[in-house]
Amino acid sequence: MRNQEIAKIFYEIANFLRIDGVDFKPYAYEKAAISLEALKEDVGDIYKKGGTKALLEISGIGKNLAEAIEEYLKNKKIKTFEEYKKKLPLKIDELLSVESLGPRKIKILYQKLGVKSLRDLEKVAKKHKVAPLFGFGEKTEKNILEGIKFLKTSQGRMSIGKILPIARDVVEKLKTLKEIKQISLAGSLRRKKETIGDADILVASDNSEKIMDYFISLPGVKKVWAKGDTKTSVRMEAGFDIDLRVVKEKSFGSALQYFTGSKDHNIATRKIAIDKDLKLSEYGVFRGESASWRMIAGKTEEEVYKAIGLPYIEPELRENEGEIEAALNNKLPKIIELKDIKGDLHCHSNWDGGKNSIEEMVKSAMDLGYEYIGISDHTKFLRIENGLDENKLLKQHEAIKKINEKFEKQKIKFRVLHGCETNILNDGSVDIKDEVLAQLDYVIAGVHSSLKMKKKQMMARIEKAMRNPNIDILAHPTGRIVGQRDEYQIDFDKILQLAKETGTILEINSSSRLDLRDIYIRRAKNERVKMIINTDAHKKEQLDLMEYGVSMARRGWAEKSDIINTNSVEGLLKYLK
DNA sequence: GCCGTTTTCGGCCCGACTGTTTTCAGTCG
Repeated sequence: MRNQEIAKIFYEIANFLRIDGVDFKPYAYEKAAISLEALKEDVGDIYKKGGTKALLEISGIGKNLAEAIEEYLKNKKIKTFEEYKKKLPLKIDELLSVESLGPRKIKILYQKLGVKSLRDLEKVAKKHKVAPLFGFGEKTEKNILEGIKFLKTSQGRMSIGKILPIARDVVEKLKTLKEIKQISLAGSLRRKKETIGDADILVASDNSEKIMDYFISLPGVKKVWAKGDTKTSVRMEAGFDIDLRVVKEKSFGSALQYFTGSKDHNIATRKIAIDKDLKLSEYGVFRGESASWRMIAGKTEEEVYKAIGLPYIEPELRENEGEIEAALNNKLPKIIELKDIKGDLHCHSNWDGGKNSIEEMVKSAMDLGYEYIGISDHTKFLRIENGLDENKLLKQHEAIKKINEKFEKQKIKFRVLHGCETNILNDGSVDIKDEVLAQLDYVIAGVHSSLKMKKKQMMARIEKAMRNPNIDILAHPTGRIVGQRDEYQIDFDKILQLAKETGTILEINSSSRLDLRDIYIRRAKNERVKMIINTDAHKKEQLDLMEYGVSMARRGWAEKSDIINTNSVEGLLKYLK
């Protein structure tokens, strides 16, 4: 899609403009870039149909940007951008990612010292050429060097699965202090983004000093970056930072709303406040004139949203991706919750080299309050995973049947379903005979080999599998692994269309894959394609990963009815049939 | 550069902190 290419250029122009000291235009370019990215149709097609006039219909695109798009479509180049690249030949993204460096300082560094890249920056900072510059100084130079070091070691963001448990543990420990009146996670961690830069924790209290002292003494705290009254930042041994903020109880709700973000959501909510002659900040919602603001809300998020005329918006929806409009029209989705999940259908046992027996997995599933679990071991193509062949699968079928019979006798209302995770081979066939697949309760199929296939070939392969009537669920449909591996060459629109046509259920895999990702979940929901949230547990403890899949589903606006393992076992089996 | 049943001109979110100043610019969230 050319939309993404042009959006990227607009983002870069925005940065150039900032460095050039131009006000407001960067915001316009960025807004245009965002709406291009969100666009379903290719701008090229829109242009072909209606020329620049049609481009003006896109929000955030005016006369000039419509012409810029036209220019790109015609010559693959945008003059403004080319000129800026010559005028300011900098690796801007790289330099902006250094903590404490913004556009203004980058410009000075370029003009005075010729800094064009991270490497240049490191060189001049080490030679102490930065500190003497006007507006810089010793500390700034040191911060720059530390910023570079951080970028090199951590690459910025970690996956939510690594951070959330540690952050929650810190919250639990802080809760033991009687000075704390309220406490919550905030920021992207509360919005459950798949990767997290740093963790934010918000506390309501009148005694910040004691809380900060206790906080920096907690086990796992490696280094204290800064300790203040309202904010303290530490580096954890696990390799990420936690910011702890303390606010007054009367502002806890507005502060939580503010620190949860996202930034774009906050900008939108503040604009709504302004439209209503109100002011929204982290201290509350205020009415009046600048000389005499009167606080009308702030203690809880609910009352903050209510004061500006909105219903409560779940944190996972706060990305300014339409939730504001939905809230204004009372059309917010009732998004799925963890407690809606009645079972997990992608679980491995020790039959394929998983850690726990079927019985142990079943016991853990019962402890979670599930009504059923599906055992879906790997099949024979995956030698390294001890994949099961037809004979073993049939034997396993008998073993599971016996467990169910025992439960029935004991009047235990729990069902073990039998499936398997077959491999979609290069030609689109799967590695277990159809007559055996037909005997199972359900069949999962996934791509586990030849991941680098060209798009056309890969799609033909997946299409053939989805058209196999025995295959119910497409496992980890895009193949990505967070922070590790990008998706296969796929055409997601085509996958959605095939899912609709064949009734194939798309998996939301809760392991480190988090696949489908949130934006795809939202698209699937819009197309009324059914999904299932599974953990892909290879040991019983991993059944707890369900929360992450549910979080992605929530971020994708999925409701209970979009996810089939919110059904009771009868409803589920009917659906799978 | 975009946008508009208050506007085709004058807005564009808001506040704290840092480090550098001596009243504030730049950066961050």
